[in-house]
Amino acid sequence: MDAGVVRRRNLSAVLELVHLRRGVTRADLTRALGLNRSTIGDLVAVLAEHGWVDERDDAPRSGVGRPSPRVVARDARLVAAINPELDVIDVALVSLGGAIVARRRVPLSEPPTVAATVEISARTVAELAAQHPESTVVAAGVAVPGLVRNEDGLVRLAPRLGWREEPLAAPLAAALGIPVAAANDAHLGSRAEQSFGAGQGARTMLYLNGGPSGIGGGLVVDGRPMDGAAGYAGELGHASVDPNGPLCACGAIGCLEALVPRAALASAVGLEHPDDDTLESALLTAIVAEDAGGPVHEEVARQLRWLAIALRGAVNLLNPERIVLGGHLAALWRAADRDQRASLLGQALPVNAADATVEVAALGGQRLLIGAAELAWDGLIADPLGAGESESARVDAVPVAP
Amino acid sequence: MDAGVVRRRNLSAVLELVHLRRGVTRADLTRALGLNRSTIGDLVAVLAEHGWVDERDDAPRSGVGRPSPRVVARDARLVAAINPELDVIDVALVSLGGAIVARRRVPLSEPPTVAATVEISARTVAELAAQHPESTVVAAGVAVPGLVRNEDGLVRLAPRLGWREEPLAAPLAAALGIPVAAANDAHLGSRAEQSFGAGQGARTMLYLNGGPSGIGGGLVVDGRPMDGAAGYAGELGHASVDPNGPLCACGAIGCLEALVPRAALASAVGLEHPDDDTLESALLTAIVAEDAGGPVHEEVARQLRWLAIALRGAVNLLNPERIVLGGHLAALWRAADRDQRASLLGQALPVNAADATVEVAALGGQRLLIGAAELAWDGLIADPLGAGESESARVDAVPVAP
DNA sequence: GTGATTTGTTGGTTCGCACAACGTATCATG
DNA sequence: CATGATACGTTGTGCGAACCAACAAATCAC
Repeated sequence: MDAGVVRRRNLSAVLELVHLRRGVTRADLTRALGLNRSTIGDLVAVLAEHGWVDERDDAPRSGVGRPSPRVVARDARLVAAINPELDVIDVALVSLGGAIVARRRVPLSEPPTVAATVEISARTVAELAAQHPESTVVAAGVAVPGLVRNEDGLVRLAPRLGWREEPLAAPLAAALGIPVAAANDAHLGSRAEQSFGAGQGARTMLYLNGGPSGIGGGLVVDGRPMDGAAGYAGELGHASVDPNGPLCACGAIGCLEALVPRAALASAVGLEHPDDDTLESALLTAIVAEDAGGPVHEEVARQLRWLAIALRGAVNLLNPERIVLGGHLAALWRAADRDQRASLLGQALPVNAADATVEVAALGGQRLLIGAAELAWDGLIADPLGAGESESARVDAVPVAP
Repeated sequence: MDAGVVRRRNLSAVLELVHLRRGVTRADLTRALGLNRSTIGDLVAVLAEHGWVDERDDAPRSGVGRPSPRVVARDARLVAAINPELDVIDVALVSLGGAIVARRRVPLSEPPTVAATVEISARTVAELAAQHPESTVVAAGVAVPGLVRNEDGLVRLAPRLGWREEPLAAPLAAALGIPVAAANDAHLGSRAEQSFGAGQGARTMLYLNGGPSGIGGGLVVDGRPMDGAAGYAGELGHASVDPNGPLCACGAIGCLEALVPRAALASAVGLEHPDDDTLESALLTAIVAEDAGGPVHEEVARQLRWLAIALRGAVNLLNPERIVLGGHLAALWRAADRDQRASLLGQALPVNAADATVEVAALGGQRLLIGAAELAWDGLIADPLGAGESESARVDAVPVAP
């Protein structure tokens, strides 16, 4: 019943630091974990023995004293990250440390069904894995543009793909033969930014992403991703900002995402379906070129006003230490002038706003894949020796009843 | 450096269960903690040795097998709970297990200053303690109607009392000679309901209280109270519900608490400053007596509509498993008919609302004192043998520079 | 009463971390 | 370039704390 709870925790903590910091010296580990040098040596040796890490003597010289070897992840194990979208299925292999070592974007002629997603993902993962014969793909994570039940990775609703109550993690686990976890794409964007991007180090964070299908988000509370009761937390896109506003697709009135649509911003600068970078640079160009008071300025100002109202509620409720904006909300922030930036949190209670800094998401087009990989790594980092009991949030590759 | 981290965690876990469940059998403890019978026996013995618990043979017979002794808190240690208000300072001594063993409400002729609060509290705690010579008062907690910085218990703003940037925990600790922690009253209401009231067992909870000075709240995330970066989380009262609404005292427009004031509900039933019970019974009486469409019905319906808008945002953001309403919001819920109750979460995304149940706060007029006691117990339960380092969220009774 | 069941108790075992002493590699200094 | 200071890795030992197995005790069912 025990199986070394303490040992598991410590091994996990070491491996997590190696993962998040992309390599640390043993001396760093002793300081960060407060364990004895000899204990750290032992823990690292165990992880090395089990194929997780290597030790190298390339540590940057830090001063007097005997140099400490750097502990780095061994790339013998990889995870697969999968992001099905309207016109593409994005697949990658990701190493411990969050580096994408292989990626393939499989174009689609029509929105994929779940069956097609499973089939294409499994094939593509196999192809990418074949290019890396020295490594094993040990788990997979899926970023879904929709609401996903965290318990079993079932897609409750993905309007963009036309999915509804579709099991996803289970069939994919069966097809791949490895554990698979699935979650909402904005949640995973949040996780990626928390681990390797603009959210690093924040103990309380609100991540908000403006995508083509709406505004999604993710929360970090006490340094850990916050999912809510069943996995649907973070949906600030459907907060009310105007009770006299337009009807939203969700059935409610005056939702944030109905009043701050990506499409309106894109069309203001004359684009149809721009990606994040294109939208942002077009917007910045237009803002400079256009006179103050012009239509682009107007649209930016309008969207920022509504965003400020929604953020007021979230900031007052959460008292976050960081707010990370992605997608077209990042573009908005970049396009905003000093006064507009200041007023974004200006409606929140002063004490609540005082603790919060606004940042722009840092990981660009790799964000969702890195986040999906984080999800996949979860169970492995939590129990590196794999001796523990099965993880509840993870669907194992047991044969699934049809 | 170590000092038995594991031991401390386990002792703390045992004591926490004894506290929350107000006594458990040793057999229960083994099941709840997954530790060996002999280990539990040892842990309980250590706690008994240090004066925390007693063992009794009065366990309700539960079936075959040797009966397990009940482990209960010994009342040798008490904490003080303090709640300064406009016209009264409410002081109590609370036992482990959350029972109020002594209470005194000291009436005031005018709103208290911090100095007066410290003086009156210290005197009253001493008087109550004198009535219980067999017990020691080991810590204190203060519930403040305002924003309190959790780091050091400094009151940033308590409009109702006219306090602004006033250190409170530190001078009170100096006066009482014991560690003192302070927090927002709604936070502590939330903690009380979580531990012993309508929030028991919920891993994700939103607590909302409608009081005379506005609408405050508290959050529980992952089974633990959520404070935010500096202690100001939970202020849903200042979420925007109507961008064309009235100006709130906070400076923003259309805040929930400006549109759902307790005073309006009270005056609808012809009362001036009713307490919670009076307001609720008057409201229920009026609802029955009045025709549908009458002014009381109207006010209830109006407030519920605004509340639903604010809850939409919070429920979509948090995906809570439970929502607990206190104060006049509890009265509103009691007065609501079936359709109104259903529509309270009706605007939230169906998946998010599906996980949430609405409950009415259970602890009545003892809530704030019990919550303040929970805060006081925190550090002690976390480290029953007192061997650990100082708790950062707690101000120790060291002399404070003036 | 007798057996089944559940739990407390006791002594021995194991796991895992700390600690101290020592070996080793670098930097600073003359 | 030798020496000391500093920081770190390595090794063997000790100990805290949990587990385990065997036994004793208290209840229920028949």
